Amino acid sequence: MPARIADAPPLDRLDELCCSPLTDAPLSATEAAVLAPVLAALGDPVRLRLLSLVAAQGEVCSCNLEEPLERSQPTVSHHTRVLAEAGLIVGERRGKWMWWRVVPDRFALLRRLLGGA
Amino acid sequence: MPARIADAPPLDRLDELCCSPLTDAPLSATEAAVLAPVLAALGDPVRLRLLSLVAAQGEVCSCNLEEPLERSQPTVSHHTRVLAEAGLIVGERRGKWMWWRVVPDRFALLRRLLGGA
DNA sequence: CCTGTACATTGATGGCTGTCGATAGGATTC
DNA sequence: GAATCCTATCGACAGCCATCAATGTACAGG
Repeated sequence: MPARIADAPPLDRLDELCCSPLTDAPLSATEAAVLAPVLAALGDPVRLRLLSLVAAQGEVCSCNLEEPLERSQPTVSHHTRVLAEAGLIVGERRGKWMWWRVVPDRFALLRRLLGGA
Repeated sequence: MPARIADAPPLDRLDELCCSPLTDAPLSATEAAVLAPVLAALGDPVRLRLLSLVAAQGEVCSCNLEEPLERSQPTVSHHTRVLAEAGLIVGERRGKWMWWRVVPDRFALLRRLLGGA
């Protein structure tokens, strides 16, 4: 019986992670099931570039992502959703536009996981 | 035309990455194509646990991974291969056994990517 | 050389994923 | 309210992936 990503606990629980470095102690299956989707969200080249665009500019509108990413509007919307569900970015609607910015805490969590001092 | 992971440059080129933090400047498509597979390798719960087992123990034999991961031998072999191709672990054959250990440089690279000071 | 052990590879399978066209929702403006 | 613009969702499709049983390969000990 595969431990698919779909079986993972809700991502709302992400904040409850102890998240000590990988090198300290083996991850439990539950911790891994919560963390893996976050890293999987980073495991796509389009999302990496999307994220770097948002991070570098502080705040980016969805409509300004299609062109640099060379992807259709539905595809961009799909990727912003994945990143948002991973807690890596948050969106705020202002009028007709959707503005995205990164969530620095999530990156700090991942750096800690990767053994950052 | 999708920019699939399969289209990414060989992972041998991983060392050539400039890898400035995501927040500094948007990633090029090429940089993203090289980095994404590394993060994708981390985006699986079984591989995360495998990695933490290796990291926490310094060195682990393949035969000591099947039981804690609750996966068959071919599946464990598959995951070690993926992590090794991502440059996150290296294996060394000693007699009949295959010993795995982590590659700290890769983790430092990822921490830097994630905006580590 | 033969046997047993440890690991890698193959083949098959079900599920997941990235992509886009078409369509629907929601906000702004006239 | 109607038209317009931006975004989200749906449906479909092709490719990728995690998994395991079966098989192949390599090594150690008799």
